[in-house]
Amino acid sequence: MIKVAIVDDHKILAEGLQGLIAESTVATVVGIAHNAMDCRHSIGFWKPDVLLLDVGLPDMSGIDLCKELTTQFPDTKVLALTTHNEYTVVRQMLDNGASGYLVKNAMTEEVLAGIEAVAAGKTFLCHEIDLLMKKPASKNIWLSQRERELLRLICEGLTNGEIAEQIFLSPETIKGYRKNLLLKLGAKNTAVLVKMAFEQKLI
Amino acid sequence: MIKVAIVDDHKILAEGLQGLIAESTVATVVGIAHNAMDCRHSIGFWKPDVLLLDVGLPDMSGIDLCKELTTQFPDTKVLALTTHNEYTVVRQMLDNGASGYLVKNAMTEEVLAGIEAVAAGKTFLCHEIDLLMKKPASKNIWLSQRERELLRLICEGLTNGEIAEQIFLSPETIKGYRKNLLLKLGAKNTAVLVKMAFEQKLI
DNA sequence: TCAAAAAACCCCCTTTTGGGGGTATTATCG
DNA sequence: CGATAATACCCCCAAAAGGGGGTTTTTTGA
Repeated sequence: MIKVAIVDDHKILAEGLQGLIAESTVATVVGIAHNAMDCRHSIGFWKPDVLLLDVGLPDMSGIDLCKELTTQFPDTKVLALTTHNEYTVVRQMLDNGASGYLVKNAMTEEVLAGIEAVAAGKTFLCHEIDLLMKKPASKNIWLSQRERELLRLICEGLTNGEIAEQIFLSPETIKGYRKNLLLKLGAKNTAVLVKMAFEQKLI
Repeated sequence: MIKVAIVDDHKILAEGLQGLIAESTVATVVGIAHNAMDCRHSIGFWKPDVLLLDVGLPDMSGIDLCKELTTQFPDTKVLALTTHNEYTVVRQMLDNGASGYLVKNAMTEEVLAGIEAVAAGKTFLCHEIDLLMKKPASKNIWLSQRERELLRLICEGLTNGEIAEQIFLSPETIKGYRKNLLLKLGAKNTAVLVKMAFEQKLI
């Protein structure tokens, strides 16, 4: 029997999942947490084989929590369960050690299939995400660390001069990054840049 | 027994809700739809007293669907059930005829309380939303139709000149609206304007 | 180990935005 | 009936962004 723990602040969903898994014969729910802190405190007792992890937790980013947990508890496989179907989010979760990725509007069957797959050491992507990750790289935007940082500061409304001051670079350098971001994302101007940052969760 | 229908594309959540309601003695689930079209086709047969309606449907905005349904089926009370806790979304739902509003991370007890309340003709807001709506008006931003339209076009990356062409107004007028939006939202520049539009779901 | 990507820097010039000041007309609501 | 909000319009000038062209060094992956 696969031991599963659930971390999701949507209590109704967590209860629904628990029922779903309890009815199946492949897995059993050993714990539920509604935020990152509770999860951190309890995971040592639960010792789950699979952790169903939401990305949008109230107290911290599921992306960062995933990295922390897969490092500290390498025996627990993380299966992301989120509403986000953006390339950047999926890639960051997988880079941070997640073994699988489910979107919340996936079929209920996919949840159990995912649990079994990651428990067996495989990686599992639900259908929608599988298609997303297979798209030609040209369509899926990936920014470097620095570019992401610049984009974050641009979204905050800082001018080139202000950004330069804050991160100790020349305003000309910032201008260069800005131009490159416009080019890379195919954005016409700052407004579109910010729009894309939000729509594609680039920041 | 209150007849409840559920419209939500998160199938796991819908199943969880169904179980929750079925276990209670106050209500019974008469139908489930995963998108707006299915809901439209079935609601006439279901004739539910209460419709649990998600705002983020795949095929159309729950805000628009709410208006349509409350006009066509005034006997069915709409209880919004969403992840959004933004003033603009809540206000638009209530303006469009919703009788209540629940956020998805609300306690499961609130779901049943909400169903009973709206079925009895009362309005029901979950705790978090109740607090939000009671905040001083100064903190909750509300834009006029025109301002919302302008903001939408600004987010698309159109310049004042382009917007003027598109909606047949003088570029100077557009400039005036833009300045007013910056003032009204307390935004420093276009980047912040776009950020706020997304964060507060103003568009 | 070698090519690519990332990171940092620079100049010129045009377009767009932002900040300041306004005005007038038409709803709409108490 | 009168205040308030929404809509639409105008000028001046400074600041910032955008478009074009570049260079160098370091890091990293195949």
